[in-house]
Amino acid sequence: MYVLADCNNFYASCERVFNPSLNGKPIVVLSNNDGCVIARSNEAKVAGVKMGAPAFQIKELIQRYNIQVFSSNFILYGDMSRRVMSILASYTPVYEVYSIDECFLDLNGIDADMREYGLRMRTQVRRWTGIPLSVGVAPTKSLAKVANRIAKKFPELQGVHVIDSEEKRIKALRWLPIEDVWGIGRRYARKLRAMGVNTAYDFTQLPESMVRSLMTVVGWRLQRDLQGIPSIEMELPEKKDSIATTRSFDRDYNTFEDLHERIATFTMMSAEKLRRQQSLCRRMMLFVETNRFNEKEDFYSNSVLLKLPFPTSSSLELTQFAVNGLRKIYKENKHYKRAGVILMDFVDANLYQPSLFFNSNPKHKSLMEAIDKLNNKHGKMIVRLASQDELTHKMRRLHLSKAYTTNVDELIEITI
DNA sequence: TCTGGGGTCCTAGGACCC
DNA sequence: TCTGGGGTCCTAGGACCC
Repeated sequence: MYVLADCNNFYASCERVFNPSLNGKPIVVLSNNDGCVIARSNEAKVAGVKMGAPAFQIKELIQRYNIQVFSSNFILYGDMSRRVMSILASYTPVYEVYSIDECFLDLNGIDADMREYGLRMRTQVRRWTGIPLSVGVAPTKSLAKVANRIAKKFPELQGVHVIDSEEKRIKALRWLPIEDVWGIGRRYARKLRAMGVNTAYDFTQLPESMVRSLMTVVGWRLQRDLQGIPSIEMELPEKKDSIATTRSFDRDYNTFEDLHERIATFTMMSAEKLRRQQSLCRRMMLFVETNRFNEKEDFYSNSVLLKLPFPTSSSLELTQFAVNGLRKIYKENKHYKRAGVILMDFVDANLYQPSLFFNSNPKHKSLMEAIDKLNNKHGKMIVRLASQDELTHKMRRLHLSKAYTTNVDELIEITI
């Protein structure tokens, strides 16, 4: 059996843990720059706030329902996530942290009453972290996803649902609309609906050849998985295949110098993650784009893929390459709104054999270690390259909560 | 005025090699 | 000059996830 454990309204729940007066009240959490909604409490969902809605479009709802608004506090959410995951990890040796708020557990070989096991998980996570959890248990990963959805939907289940019979499997799949199936996005849902496939169950009944030709082997695996035959494997890699840092800006950026500074900073942020997983990268991509919603200016977006002459994780070297790349895609007289740096094509730093001719500068290694140490200690970047007027591109975060768990100066205070 | 920031997997087609 | 099968690598693009 597999479990999908999923934190309910995770970001909103994190905010509540440290501010219990928010219980029962509608909450939304906004993306970087307070741009759009990325999390909602149940009350906010009921009030009609849509996922991804731009903040300026829901002003009226916020007023009307007195919705509490938060800027995203990823340092807090990341730390809470690690706490939740480490509790879940104690329930089985084989688990997959699927996202910041979800975890698959492989319970094969574990002899327990599954419902009871799930209830225990939920209670422990709630007690130790304050985060509400839903647990779905089923013979495959995609069915565990379905079970989780049911656990969330029906309060009488107390947050745990187990699919352990054919009757329950079929009942669940008949209940689930096709567009809510894990792995079926908007594109496929529309095509399937047109073919008369309205529920997850209908999908499992389609001829295999049809599924394969429409959705490749990915769809076929999903179909088998939903039929109860485990076909989607647990993924256990810690190391990422690519690392990206991309941001929208708080204002329009015009000059090369402006973009240069942003790209240099994004490169350093990515390089730091790269070093943390002990990889070197062989390629990097960067992109810039103007505001796609601005009707007065033609949308401009361009990217460049750079093959590096040698694998490296040095911020200095990567920044140099990035800036050269930026020269190729920068155009004057544009109002840039977004840019990003993506590192890819990694090799293991410990296994890599330097080449005879072109190599990363070995002196950079200890320099980078020193920088990483300093930055880690303070929880933010205090050592930077090409650092200019940092204040001018601060993120807009008007509703930021505190770093309750990672900064001693912001610990929660209890007055008796 | 104001519209996120990450990721993964698969396929097809072209270049190139033996 | 033309003919052939089989392989790998790379790239772009499309689909999806939270």
